[in-house]
Parts: sequence; structure tokens; C-alpha cells
Amino acid sequence: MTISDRSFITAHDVARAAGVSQSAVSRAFTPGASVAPDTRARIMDAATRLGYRPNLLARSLISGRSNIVGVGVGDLSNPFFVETLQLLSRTLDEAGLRLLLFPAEAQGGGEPSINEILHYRLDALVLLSVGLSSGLAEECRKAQVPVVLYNRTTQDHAASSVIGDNGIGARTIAAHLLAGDHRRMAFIAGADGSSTNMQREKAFFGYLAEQGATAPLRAAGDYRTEVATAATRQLLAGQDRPDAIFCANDNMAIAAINVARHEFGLDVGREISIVGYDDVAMAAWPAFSLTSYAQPAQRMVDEVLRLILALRDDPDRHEDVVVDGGLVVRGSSRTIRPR
Amino acid sequence: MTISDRSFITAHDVARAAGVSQSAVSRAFTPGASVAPDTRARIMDAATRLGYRPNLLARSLISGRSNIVGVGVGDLSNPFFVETLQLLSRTLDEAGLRLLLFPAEAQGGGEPSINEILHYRLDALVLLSVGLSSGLAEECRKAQVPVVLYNRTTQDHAASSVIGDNGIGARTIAAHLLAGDHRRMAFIAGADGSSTNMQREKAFFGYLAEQGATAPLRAAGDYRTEVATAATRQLLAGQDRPDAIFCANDNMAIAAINVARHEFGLDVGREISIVGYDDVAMAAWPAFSLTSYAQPAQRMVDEVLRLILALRDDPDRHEDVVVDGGLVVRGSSRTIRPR
DNA sequence: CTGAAAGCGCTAACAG
DNA sequence: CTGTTAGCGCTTTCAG
Repeated sequence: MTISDRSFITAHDVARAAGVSQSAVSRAFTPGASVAPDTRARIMDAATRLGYRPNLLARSLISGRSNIVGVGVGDLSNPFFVETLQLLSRTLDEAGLRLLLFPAEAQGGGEPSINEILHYRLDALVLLSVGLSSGLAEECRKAQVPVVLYNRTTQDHAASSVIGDNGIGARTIAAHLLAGDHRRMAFIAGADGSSTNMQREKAFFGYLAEQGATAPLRAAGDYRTEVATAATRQLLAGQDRPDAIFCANDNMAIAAINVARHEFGLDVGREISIVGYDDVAMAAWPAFSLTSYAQPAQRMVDEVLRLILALRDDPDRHEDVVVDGGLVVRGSSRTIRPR
Repeated sequence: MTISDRSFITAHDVARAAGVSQSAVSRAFTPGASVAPDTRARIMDAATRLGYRPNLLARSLISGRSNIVGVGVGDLSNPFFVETLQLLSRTLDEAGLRLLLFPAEAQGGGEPSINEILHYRLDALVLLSVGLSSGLAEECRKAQVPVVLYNRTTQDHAASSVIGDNGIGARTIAAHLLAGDHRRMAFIAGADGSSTNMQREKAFFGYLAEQGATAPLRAAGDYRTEVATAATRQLLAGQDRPDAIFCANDNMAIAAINVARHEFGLDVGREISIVGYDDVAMAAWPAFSLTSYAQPAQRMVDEVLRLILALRDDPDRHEDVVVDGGLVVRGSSRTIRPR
């Protein structure tokens, strides 16, 4: 005895109620269309009375444009992507675009569900810190859905991207740590395949080498808390304990602070400096007071929107946008030489 | 010179390529339909070759069911909702449902964008910690979109809901604090109109009154960091400083810990006890070690899915689901009387 | 098992 | 300005 029969109110119903043709109703709901003021009024009246609203699925079917943007997120335990997602949802909303969220594995790009997603005529696909496998890129190309990578790039021109200037960021951090007279540095890396990590790592090590500094230790990481926690333990328990750790993102840096302070009893900012990347809101909390290289999420999101709109008109366009940030020095790193 | 002309591959194209009718193609992609094995094979072959995928917008237009669930989120700075959102995205995905995310104001339910959302034939609308105004409820009813409230309820039967047992939770916390021999308690409230806060507050004050304890101080809050920070400052700077603070959620409790420890130099867990609600992942971090009443997000999300599926078949159904949780005692609250 | 034909709800030329 | 007429891409009878 299911009542799954939802009979929606259609433009026809409104037309009948208002004594006009169905296409008149359509026009009344189309911004630029020509309808006599009082006809429109009569239609609108009937419409609100009946609770009518145009079926956007039907509209999309005709226009070939859904006004829906797919957004794939991997790990929401990283606050930077949560902050981005919040900004993105607002920004897309204001632009009249809908956000179809789907879970994507950090590595593969969420192959299974993404294939489902492509069945909707998405205006674009945005991947937040999720890699784009070549197979997936091919699927998107076939489905004619342009892809925008956020905080990542890809070598082949399979997708446009919006990233921060990781080279400048990592070098700035290296210079900051050198200025603080740190002698034994360490780097906790991000996910192995990610362009972002490669860029940050390369610039960090490169700059230190240029300056004739001792090569830093390196610990594998994946941007997430657990691995970073283990990596920090290992670094701090080792023979020559580093006096500075640069973590490839804030999420890991906060984990590192927790370990250094609560497990090793270190005075972070004096006995050891810890620096992150992103400048998430939490970094400013007194509990962490984390020095970090800020990535301007809102500006990056604005660029994403701009790209989406551009790609709607020209799907074959390719653009790699780089947004710059800035170092925010806080208590977790010392600026001057000790003693 | 825009090339906005995305010519998608349709079932017709596949039909021509496979030498069958268009309806045969449709059948080949319909689970229960009757197609000869080799016909289907020929069709599938042509389909993959051409990169065809059924247009779900067209399908939804016919079935009257979009397989899309709208999800409104207010403040993503509250980790509990981030954790929930992550679980929800996975859970819906596995059930073959799409998640249309939209920003909703914590109070009103995001009137403007929600009205846009309703234009898609949503299977359901889930509101994460967002109130449902009566006007909005009416809109949803008219649009025949069933609403599920998460972590909130509403008096009128305008929507179904999934909540934790706030009464038991708050009483358990009160009992815990009494056992720790706290004499001067305080409560930092959640958003004023929210059912969740009312339930927690009422149970907390009620239990203490029953036990003959001194009535706690009360500070206004809104579940978010900023107000909680200010409220804590005021409480701790006051004449008779409380020796225990119960915050209506973890997000505020963590803010309270930050203030107590870093601004007032208090030893949290000895000089003052601070307790939260939700048991978000961060509560377990050594930096906070927050005692909290756990809400089982996954189970709550499972209930949301169950409700959605039930409501698809019977939109008029109404159900208020209550899921129970449990107290997790950590270092931020003392268990035994001091000294 | 398969093709032809009739829509789902809407937009977009066309004539009037 | 307005009604009529074709479809958008797909599912679904209905004959064969």
C-alpha cells in the first residue's frame, strides 16, 4: 500500500488554472522572455497558489546543461578541505550552480562512484586533493565533462588545475627555518604520488642544498594524522633528533606537535620548531600556535569557479592557475637563534 | 568562438552502431529487461566503444525519482557535522543515491538556496543541525520532498528526525560531575532555538536539581567557537569561578579548554573539569583529552538512510528515531574528589 | 525477444 | 505578445 505516486504539479496544471497555454507558463519562468505583465502576473499567481516549480531535470534535458558541478573529496579529516568545501558550496551556490558531492578515494579518484556521477550531465567535475588516474581522465573526456583539480596538478593536459605556489611556499619555509638557526631539519612528506608534495619537497630540499645546509631527514607521510604521528615518533626517538620539522600540511603538523609535546615533553617553539602548510583555522589556536604557509582558500575557490564557467563555454580549454600565499609565523617555530 | 556544443552520445547512436532499435539499447541498460544475450552483448560492445552512458536526467524525468538527496549543512567548523557528512556521503553512495550539498544557515534552513534545490525532484532532504522553519516545511510539503532532520527535532510533525538521546546523555554527564565532587558547575548552551540544546539543558539542570545540587551558572552559546570562547572568559573571570563546565557540544568544549588553559593558566582536569558532547575525533587528542558523551554518527547516518528509503515509498510517514550513546571519560574531567 | 510509438516536463523556434 | 508544434534522451506499453 505504498503511495510512491508523487504527482507533481506541472506547467500544464498552471496553464489550465491561469487560462493560458503551457508555453506561456514556460515563458513566465524564463528571465528574458516576452510576456505581457498581467499575463505573467496571472500565471505567477496560479503558480504560487498551486505550489508549482519548474522541473529542472526537464529543463536540463533540453539545455544539455545541468548546472550541477560534481565535487569529489577524499579525506575530510583534513581541515583544509573542509574549509574549502564550505567556501566552495557557498560560492557555487551564489553562482547558481549545484554541488553534487561524492566520496573519492585519495588515490584513484573514486573510480566506482565517479562513473555513476558522470551519468548526470555535469557542467564540471572538481577534485579536491584527489588524483586523476589516466583511465578516469579518459572517461571524463568521453563524457565531455571538464575536470578541475584543486590543490593538485597533473602532468598530461587531462585537466585544468588551481594550486598554490608550492615552490615559493616551501622555499620561504626553508629560509625561515634557516634564519632560526636550525641545524638538523626533517621533512614529513605528503602522499607519494601527489604533485603538491613533490613540488614542496623538491623546493624545500633544493633551497637548503643551495644554501649549503645539511640535507634534512625525510619521513614518509600521506597528509593524514595517523602516519604523521608515527613518523614524528620515529624522528624524535632517533639518534640525532631534528630541531625543526616541516610537515607537508597543517594536519600533519598538528599531529607532530601533539607527539612532540605530549609524548616527548618537548617545548615546541623552543626545543623544536614545527611548521605546517595551509594555515587552517586551527593553526591559530593557542593550543598549537602553528607557523604555517597560508593558502588562500577563498581565492583558490574563486579561481575554480572562474574555470568552471570558462570550461562550460569551451570544454577544451586548459588552464593551470597558481595562487600565491604567505608565511604566517607563530609560536611553534623560533625566529632567532637560541640561547 | 565558443564550442559550447557538447554533442553527447545517445541511445540512438548506439542503436545505429549495433544495428538495433533505440528501445533495445534502453533494455540492455535496464536490469530486469528481456534482451537476447547476444543482442545485449552487441549493444554493450557498441556502447563502450562509443563511450555511451544513459542520461540519468532523462531517466529521472520519466521515473519521477531523481535518486538525489539534498543535504543542507550549516556550520562545517563543527567537526561532528564534518564526520557525519563524510559518513553520509559514503553511505548514500553505497545505496546508489547522490548527495546534493547546499549551504544552509544554522537558523532558517537556508531559505534562498533551498528553494532552488527543491526544483530538482529530490528523493529527500536531509538537514544537518539546521532548523526547519514552518515556511520551509510547507514548501517541502508542497514540493513533495520528505525532510529528515539530523541531530534536531521539530515539535510539529513536519519532518522526521534522527537524534541522540540527549536526556540520558546530559543526565549522565551531570552524574559524572557530581561524582567528581564539583560544587560550582556551569553550562555553556547551544543555539537558542535548537531542540537539542533544550533537551540537554533541561536534563542537565533537572538532574542536578533532583540531586539537590546548587543550580549551575548558564552562559549563552551557539555551538560555535567564537561565542564559546567569550563565554568561557566571562565565566572564568567571574566572582565565583565554576569548577566544572559542561558545554553543549565538543566544539565549544575545545574552545573552553583553550581559554582555561592558555588564558587562565588552569590545569584542566584538576583545577577545572570541562566536558563536551559528541565525542568527535579531536576529543581524543592528547592536547584536549576531552571527556565527552559520544553520539554514534555512523548509526545515526544508517538510520537516516533507512528513513530516506522508507520515505520514498511513503512520503507521509513520520518517524522520530532516537539513538543512544555513551560517556567517554578522559583527562579533562576529574572522577574523584580532589586532594 | 524486438521495433514502433507514445509520452515524462520543459524549451524553442514558428506562425499568427 | 501568444498558441502551436517539435523535440531533449529515455522508458514503457503494445503489437508483432
